[in-house]
Amino acid sequence: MPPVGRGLLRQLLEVVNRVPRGRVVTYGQVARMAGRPGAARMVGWALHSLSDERRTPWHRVINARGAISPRGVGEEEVQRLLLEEEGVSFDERGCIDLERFGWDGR
DNA sequence: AGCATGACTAGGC
DNA sequence: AGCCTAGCCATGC
Repeated sequence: MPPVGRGLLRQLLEVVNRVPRGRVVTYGQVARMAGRPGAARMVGWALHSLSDERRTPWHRVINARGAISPRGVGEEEVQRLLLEEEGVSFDERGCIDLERFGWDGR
């Protein structure tokens, strides 16, 4: 498993920390906004290494399809719940409308 | 330096 | 419309 370097980790979290309530961003977006286009896969690991970080809204990061990326069993449901609490809605297939809830950095 | 590893993606079929 | 494949980046061995 590729541990994320400290510097990169900081840059990525800086972006994620800016995502407002009720909005979501994709992994690729975060990478781009952090000045590391293409490093989408690293974003997931950055968040993975958080574990107990409460300051970072890790749940507002989803994949390009607008869905929650599968990982440990049960974790997805937690993320979905947190998002729904903020007013983000899912369609019948479990996807979020990025046109409505996507955050473009402004 | 080469290879494996992933909460990813875009492009083909 | 799904599933598969091949690129993708950063880090460790």
